[in-house]
Amino acid sequence: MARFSLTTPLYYVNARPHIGSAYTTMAADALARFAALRGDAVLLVTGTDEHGQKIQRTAQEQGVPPQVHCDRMVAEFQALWQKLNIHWHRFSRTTDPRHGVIVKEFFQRVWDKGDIYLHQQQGWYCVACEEFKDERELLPERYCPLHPHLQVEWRDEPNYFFRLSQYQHQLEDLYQNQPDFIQPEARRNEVLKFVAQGLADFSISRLHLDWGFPVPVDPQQVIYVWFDALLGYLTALVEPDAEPSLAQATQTWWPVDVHLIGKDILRFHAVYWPAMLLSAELPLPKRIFAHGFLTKDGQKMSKSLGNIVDPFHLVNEYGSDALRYYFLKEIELGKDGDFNEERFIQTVNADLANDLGNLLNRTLKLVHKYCGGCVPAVTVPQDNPLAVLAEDLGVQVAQAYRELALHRACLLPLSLAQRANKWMDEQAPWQLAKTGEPATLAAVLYSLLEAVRLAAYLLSPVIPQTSTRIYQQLGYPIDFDRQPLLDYHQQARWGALPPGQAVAAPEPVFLRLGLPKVMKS
RNA sequence: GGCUCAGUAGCUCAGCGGUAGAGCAGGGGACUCAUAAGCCCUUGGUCGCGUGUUCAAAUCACGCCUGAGCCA
Repeated sequence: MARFSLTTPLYYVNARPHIGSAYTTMAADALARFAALRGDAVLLVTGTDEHGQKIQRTAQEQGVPPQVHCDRMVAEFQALWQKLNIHWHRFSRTTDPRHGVIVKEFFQRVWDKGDIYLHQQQGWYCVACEEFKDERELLPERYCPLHPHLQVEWRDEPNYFFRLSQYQHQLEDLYQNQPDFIQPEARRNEVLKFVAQGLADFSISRLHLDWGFPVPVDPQQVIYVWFDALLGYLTALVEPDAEPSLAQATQTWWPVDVHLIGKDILRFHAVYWPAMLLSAELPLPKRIFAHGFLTKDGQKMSKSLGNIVDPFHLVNEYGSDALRYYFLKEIELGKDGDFNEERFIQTVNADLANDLGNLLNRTLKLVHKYCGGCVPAVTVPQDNPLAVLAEDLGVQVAQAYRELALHRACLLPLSLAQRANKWMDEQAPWQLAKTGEPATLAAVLYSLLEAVRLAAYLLSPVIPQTSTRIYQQLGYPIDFDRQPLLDYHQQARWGALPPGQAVAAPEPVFLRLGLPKVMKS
């Protein structure tokens, strides 16, 4: 059996989950579900990154110990993932003691390799970035350009450094030999440019901080949050009942097929992380895919603009299928995308309620009226336009998923539903019933049912609840949120619907969304 | 300052040398199986700006402008 493993980032728990994290996680979940649909053994890893000064200070401000703060945030993340119908297999927390074991072993390996050394570092430090900043990139009065409300702090301390510079050529070879290691192309170009300029060693420890794992060779220091966080991907792969070790972690699911990330953390994943793994002599992940950023009504989201989109609010208001569909179909993964509530509602209504849902509804009504509520037993002609369109739809959708082209993976099945609506009007089965052509009528209705079925099946990784309702109305006792137990190669093709199967009474599978009150007026 | 990506109908985008396309939204119509859905027709664009190459440019080259981003 083929294996497919992928990760979302381990989200930083300094705040409640935002729409960007939700976007990544929805995309990852759809990818994982599709792999599972095809029968692969799948492991979807998500989790949280909980160390670092910023967390320590946030907790302090709230007057709670850091661990309590982290536990609270983790509960929020998990609650949101549940609401969004995310099926994760491992939730990796960097404060897990098991993670400490992995970090220690990894550090030791890199240390033994001679890739870690002590060096006095001084400069301006941004606590929010957890990074040293060049004086000239600072705003007036030494505010961080990325965190304009925060002043940087002067630091002069010995830190442990990782010899990133040693790995420049190996990294360049990697990018060269494996052109799809970093995707999309534009992001790859950025990394190539960055690496070509020469790589500086980076510090992997911090002094005067106790929220983190101690440096094994120097307990005065704490391991830098990013070094720690990236290793969380490995810890996640340790079997739950096994003793944590790198050997264990890399036994089954490593290397992962995809690290799905936002473009803001590309450098850590495409440069630092592979270098760390090279140093530790571990295999590299197969692919890093960086998606774009979301805007709200064409504008950057920010607290000062007050236009932050709250994922909890959206999912409570509209449900998970609608959100998943909008974000995955309307925005090309890898490009920036916009959330506009009106466009969201229009899209979802047009596609899911009108084109797909209503197609099932109108067809079922006729099946009950003219075929006794059973899938008609007929032979559909080879040249049936729906059958022709469906011919290699499963293959095309699989290809789209392979490329992480989720928007195409949505568009393809939808186009079948759209063609089916058109064809239904052309055939006018209600007329066929009147003029007495039962064979033709049966073939038309069968084709329509089959078109909805296939579209629903191929869309199920994105809209599992809607697909489940469609399948159940078609007479299948299955739930895409549980093990579907259906053979992909059979279900992803035209003609899987068994003749004679009793169908349910038509019931809207996706209710049209209304505009929120504020927008109606 | 260097580099990357983008700028095409109200919105989201495709086209990437032969005088503009799709979906959604808007307008009209015929139908009736349907979640006032679907179907048909339709309004709508000096293809960011300028110069050049070419018989011919949204499509190539150069310059500029705007936006997003990477680096310094």
